Amino acid sequence: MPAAKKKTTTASASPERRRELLTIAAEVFAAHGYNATTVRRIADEAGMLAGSLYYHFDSKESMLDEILSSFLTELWDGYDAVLAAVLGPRETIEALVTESFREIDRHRAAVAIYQKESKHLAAQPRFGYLADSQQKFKKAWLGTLERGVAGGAFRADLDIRLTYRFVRDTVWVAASWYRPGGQHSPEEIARQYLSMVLDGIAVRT
Amino acid sequence: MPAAKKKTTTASASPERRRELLTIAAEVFAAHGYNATTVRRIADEAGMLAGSLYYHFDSKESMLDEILSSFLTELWDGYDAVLAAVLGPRETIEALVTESFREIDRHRAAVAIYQKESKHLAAQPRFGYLADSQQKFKKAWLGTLERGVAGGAFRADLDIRLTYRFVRDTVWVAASWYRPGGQHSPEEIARQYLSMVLDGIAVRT
Amino acid sequence: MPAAKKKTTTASASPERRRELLTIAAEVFAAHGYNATTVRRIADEAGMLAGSLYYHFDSKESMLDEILSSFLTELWDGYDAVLAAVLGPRETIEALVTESFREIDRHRAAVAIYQKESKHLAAQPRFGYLADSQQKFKKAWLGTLERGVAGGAFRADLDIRLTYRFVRDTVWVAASWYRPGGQHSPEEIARQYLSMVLDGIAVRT
Amino acid sequence: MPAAKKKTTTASASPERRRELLTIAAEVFAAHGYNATTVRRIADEAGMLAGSLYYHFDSKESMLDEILSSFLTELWDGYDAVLAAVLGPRETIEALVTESFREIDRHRAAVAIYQKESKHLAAQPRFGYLADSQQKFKKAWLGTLERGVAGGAFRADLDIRLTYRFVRDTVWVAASWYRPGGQHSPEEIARQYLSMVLDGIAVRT
DNA sequence: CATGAATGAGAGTTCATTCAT
DNA sequence: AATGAATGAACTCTCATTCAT
Repeated sequence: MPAAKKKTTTASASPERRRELLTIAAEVFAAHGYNATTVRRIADEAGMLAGSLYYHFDSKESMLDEILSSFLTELWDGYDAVLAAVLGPRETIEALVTESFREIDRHRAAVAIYQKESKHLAAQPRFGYLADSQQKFKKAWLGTLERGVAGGAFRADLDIRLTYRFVRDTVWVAASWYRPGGQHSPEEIARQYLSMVLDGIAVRT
Repeated sequence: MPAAKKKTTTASASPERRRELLTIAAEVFAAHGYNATTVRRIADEAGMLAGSLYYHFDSKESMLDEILSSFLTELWDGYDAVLAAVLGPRETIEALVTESFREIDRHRAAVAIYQKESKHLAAQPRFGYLADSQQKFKKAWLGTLERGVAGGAFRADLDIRLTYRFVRDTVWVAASWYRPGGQHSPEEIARQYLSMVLDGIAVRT
Repeated sequence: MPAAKKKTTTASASPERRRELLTIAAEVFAAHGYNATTVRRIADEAGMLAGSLYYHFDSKESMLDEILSSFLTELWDGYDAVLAAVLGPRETIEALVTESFREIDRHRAAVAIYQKESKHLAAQPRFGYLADSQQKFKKAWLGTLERGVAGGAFRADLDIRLTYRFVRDTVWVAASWYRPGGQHSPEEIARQYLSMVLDGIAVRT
Repeated sequence: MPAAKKKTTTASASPERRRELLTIAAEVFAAHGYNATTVRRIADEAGMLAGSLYYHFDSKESMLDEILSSFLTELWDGYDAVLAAVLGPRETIEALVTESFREIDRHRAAVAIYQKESKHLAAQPRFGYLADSQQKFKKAWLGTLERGVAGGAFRADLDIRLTYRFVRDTVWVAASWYRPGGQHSPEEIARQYLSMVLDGIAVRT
């Protein structure tokens, strides 16, 4: 008997099928929005009946939960590695942005869902970890930006909170148009994005 | 005059009350998402019963329609004025961005709704004008960026389509956190945003 | 203070306007059915707003009531005159049928409504007079048919109740296709109908 | 076989249950009228909740549709057989009438619904087949009557269109009072009806 | 007399969820 | 593992009716 007191009802069976179903669900959630997605639609896409999903999952919400939490877990694995390396501020930003685009590449659907739904989900206790993550995220970025300003790497005349918001949003919004397997690799997109954010789009005079 | 007057599609009634109700509806749509918003909730917020809304509007969807279309109408009034002035590429970008933040200031809720819902709404015939607008929008921005690159105002080493997407998204995503009456005026936010996008956040070496 | 304890609220004003409105209402009821007819529709047709009808009438139901009861009153004026004349059975049938088609000519809409709705209305206490009328109607017709059979005017080999039903229904169903001012006068239709019912459509051999 | 199977428009499920539910629905529609019948009422009668009906049917309207169309299909099976036999005019009329009463016996509720609702339903595209059927019906009857007049079987002094209407209506109106399992078999009713229509109710002089 | 705005009950419908098989 | 059938709550919308103006 493991430590977790989760219902073992749904925990059974091949984790592979779960993965498949979650991938399908994530895709549909991303395409149509969580609320607008019916459980029937997911089941259709998976070639089963709506009720059958409940053999695998407790509820529609728990699918969403699993999609988002496993995405965030992976994301923070990457971020924590970057932050633990204690690079210079510019290099940290570069590494975080690159990591982010890699994550978008891997979890496009989850990121798109996160983008659209996290705001109102964060209020629910079940999704408290979304707020926690955002907090941690903010701390990491703001800290790095501050270090950069203090060290003379970043401009001091910009409002640091505005800068944070702009940088944060542009990175993640990319999930709404990014298509894996397209022309640009995530690293290439990161490079271009960083070039723009760090050095601007105007020609230097 | 016994001639029958056709239904004006509930367009009658005092336009002031309509405005009030639409403002309330937009706020609720923006806060919770269109789908997750019940007509009852809007009515509650307006101090009336759900059914009473149907004296003023045909449907929940027509409220959304009116919110989005009147926002876009105003937006394009501003944009068209800027584009008609035929400024230099950098000045055009500056004017468009400033205009956009002003619009966010005036129609925060509508912009937030647009941000979240336009993608899947654009598929419906009724909301075809969303796709049209996006098309026009893209043309204006891409054209200006191309002019800027050709004229030496903007860097030629950046992928112009990626640049367009980044610029476009960051501007509008601001609607998700912007609060009118806050510390920064829309013009101030535009200034900072432009400074960042045009000249970068890194200190020039 | 008169004997009736009716609300005098709606009893006011020009009876002519009431007539007009009732004529309109009857037409719409007949065309679309009582249940499917909205009070708004009637008001539209009358060039006023739905609420305004309630100055003239207590309720939608009371319009229906007035339409049906005033039709039945007129109908029985005619029938009672015929029955009081104590004609022979064949002549009585002829007179009743002719009277009926005249009534259809005068009150087409009311008859059509009666045809469609009387069956389930008769169960409601308010419309008890519909059942009463039907009873009286049945008695008059069955009595005449019996007299005719006894006296040798009508065939004895037919089931008298079936005959009654057929005769009754065919007369009134005419209201569903009859258009006043058409090719045939009510008297002409009555003549043809009687010829058919009394003598059959087959050529005598 | 991973190929997606399109919605069969709820046409799945055991056809038996569908039949049962449609029989119940038809009964309630016939008794109270389509509009006045609530989906909840049908569900009650079927011992289930209103929402559960939607597992079997798309909508209230589609129940009506199925009731009427399957009735008409059967009806025309019978009629077409009669017409294909190319009998004499009198015999054709006799066969059509008999067939009609048999159909009333089998589908009393459907016929009653048809009688009450077909007129305004026929205007809707979905129920266009009602108008088609009526057209075919009219052609068959009028043609037979004309043949009969030409061949000397039917009286030439009657207006053939009026005759058609009378005959048509009386047959079908029977559905409003007919109770299966009563004193008279459909064939007996047909016989009496034909005797009346063909030879009249008056004694021959 | 009529309007404009609202009420409130109830309608048809949707959908996450359950559960015996 | 999955199906088929049902539940029950909630939703959007309709409509007869009311009433202050």
